[in-house]
Amino acid sequence: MAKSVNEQIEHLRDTIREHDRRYYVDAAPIISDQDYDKLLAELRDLENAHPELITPDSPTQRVAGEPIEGFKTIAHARQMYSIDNTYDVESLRKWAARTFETVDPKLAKIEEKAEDTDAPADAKSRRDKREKLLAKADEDGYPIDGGYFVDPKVDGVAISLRYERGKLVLAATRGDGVRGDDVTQNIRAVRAVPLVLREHKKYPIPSVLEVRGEMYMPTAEFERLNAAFLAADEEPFANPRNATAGTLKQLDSRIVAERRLQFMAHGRGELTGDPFTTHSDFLEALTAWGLATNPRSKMCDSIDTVWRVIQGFEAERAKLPYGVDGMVVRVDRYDLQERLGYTSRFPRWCIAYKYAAEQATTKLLAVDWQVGKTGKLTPRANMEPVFVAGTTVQHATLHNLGEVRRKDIRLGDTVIIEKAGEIIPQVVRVVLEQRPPDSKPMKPPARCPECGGEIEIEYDQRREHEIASHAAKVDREKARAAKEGRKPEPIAKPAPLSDADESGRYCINPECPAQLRERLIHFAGRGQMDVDGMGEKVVHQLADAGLLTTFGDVFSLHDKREAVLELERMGEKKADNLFAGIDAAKDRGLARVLVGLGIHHVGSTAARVLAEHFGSIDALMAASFENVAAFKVRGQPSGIGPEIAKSLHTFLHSAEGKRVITELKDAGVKLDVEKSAATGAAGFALAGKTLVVTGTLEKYSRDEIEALIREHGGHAASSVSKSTDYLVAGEKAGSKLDKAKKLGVPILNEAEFDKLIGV
DNA sequence: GCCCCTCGAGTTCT
DNA sequence: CTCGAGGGGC
Repeated sequence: MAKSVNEQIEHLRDTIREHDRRYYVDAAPIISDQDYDKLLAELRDLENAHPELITPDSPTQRVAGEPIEGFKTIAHARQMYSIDNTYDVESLRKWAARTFETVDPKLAKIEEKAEDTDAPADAKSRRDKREKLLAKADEDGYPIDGGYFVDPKVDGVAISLRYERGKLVLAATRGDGVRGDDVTQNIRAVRAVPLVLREHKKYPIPSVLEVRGEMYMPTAEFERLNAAFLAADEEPFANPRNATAGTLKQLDSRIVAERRLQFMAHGRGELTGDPFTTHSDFLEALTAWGLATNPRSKMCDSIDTVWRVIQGFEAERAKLPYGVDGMVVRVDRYDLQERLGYTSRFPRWCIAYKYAAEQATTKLLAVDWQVGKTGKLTPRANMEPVFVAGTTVQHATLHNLGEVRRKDIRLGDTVIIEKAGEIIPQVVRVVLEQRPPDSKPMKPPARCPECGGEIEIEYDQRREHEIASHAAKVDREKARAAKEGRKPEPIAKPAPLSDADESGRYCINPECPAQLRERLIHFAGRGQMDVDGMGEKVVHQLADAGLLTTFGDVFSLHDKREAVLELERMGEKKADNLFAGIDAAKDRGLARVLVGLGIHHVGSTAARVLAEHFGSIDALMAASFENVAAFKVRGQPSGIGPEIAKSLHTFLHSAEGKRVITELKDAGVKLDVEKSAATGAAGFALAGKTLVVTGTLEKYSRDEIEALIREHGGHAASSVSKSTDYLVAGEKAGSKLDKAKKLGVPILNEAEFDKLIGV
């Protein structure tokens, strides 16, 4: 008896899943919503009568459990890369040219020969051949084997879905690409995402399948939702993407279930067995398994075809039931993708063409010049508020006077603005027809608007160089002409420097209160001293009250407890939190102190390299300029060149620098390399060893494994050389693996690495 | 001297 | 997110 109920239930579940699939994947439902709801109600009744038969993957169990407290962050098994953008045909073609050069078999053959023989006679013919090939390719639109795969870039939120043995076990947002938020409970409530993959004869379901794709809200659903918000007198969402992101951040998955989010799969993460050879194969399998993919994707044999598809699609966009902000172009063949590899942020085998951003017109009311932590004066436009790409904008940076002059921006002008990458507002140009007749170019401040201090002006380096080298160029030409017995060719004298070449205007008063304030905000900020309870607002208050002028003051605030308590909205509790935050900030270690000091050109990377090499502030101060500029890290260039070295050296040996460091020392701030608590326990299994990591690892992110290497006393280098002791290779390892093999560097997989450090 | 890559710095709004 | 510039490879 129970068995037949069980069968009945299973049958109902399958039916419902099939209808979900038809609705969301095929976009072709075959029953009405009412009938669907009836089926669901029937299933629910049966399950209520037989609760022992309920399984977590039943369609009734999409919303289960209480609202959650917050989202855990989790590491992605494979990094979720973002996609590089272009906005015009030329850069799209450039990308195709680069791709072609890496991938074309004929070119590869020429290269191979080049490696085998060193005969210079051959070199020229090889170069000619190569050039001919490239010219031909350019004409043909860089055709590549397997072709380009093009599909619309849906404007939504990137999500990774992890299926184990066909069951959805984890859904995560992209986050920074390495770790994201666990939104499984919410995604389970989205009917467009199958809880169970559908079996398919041709494609056995892999034991682990990570699918990347886009969660999005169809335009109609967005409008319905906003209408409901407006009716309830609540704030509507600015755009469908915000609505999607907002929905995924709901702590109560019942709300998620009510909003009809959609999903479209377009990429892969971890995948057991790697059973596919092309992207289009993979997508076909996804569809077979019941996941939606974009039906409007196209295969193209050349970049010219790609461009035609892109242009053709622009008009189609408006007709689609969802937002599309561009087109994604991929190399279809996986082996070619592998050969192309990745930069630190993007796959090289993929690029997004973005359609022109939404623009808006508004009026420039005023420009104020803000003082940054480096003393740079930045003109900031104040405009009449205007709604663009989802938010109301009233400010935009004008960067520098050069920008203002080149675009000839004047007060009272009507300006066209858009958002770079849909985020940061920019003034594109002025509508000259609407310029008030009496307008004049604006005057830059002649003194610092905050302290009245003196100003120094910097100009575009290329232009400076052009002007400075003009005389030498003329001389060279004269000499050459004399030698060849001809009249020297006239070389045009470059125009002198003008406002339009100005790249920066700096307040050079070291005591400028605005600068001090900005530097203190930076010093206390995340990534530097990270002083809890000392945000921008509090720094302003403390500085205005005269309690804070130097970095050292931060650490003596304890002694001014009474005065601190005087501040507005500063109670005992908040003050105690602040003091605790200050104490905790003392042992962030040398690297973060260096970043916090705000020395020109010394950011997180340079600071870490310096801290690791020199070990302590004393060693750094004792080092000569040459020492700083030329040291190597395990035989590799340090990335610190003369400019950075000069900047650092100047700071450390200035009166101010010396004073700051003494203050920090006296305050008990840790000024040597931080040794995390783990180090002691971890031991030094890798002491003196240089390791290089390549490919994608399963267990660790790049940062994590590099931190581990350092924790165990090793050095994490970025490229393979003779001095490399081990290469840790993950999936999709590229040229570094080849090089390591060539040089006979021992290659470790992840498990072997774990063993080495004794995990 | 010309690329390519990475880093630093400045930036808006919710 | 994007620009500009430093660093380094060829």
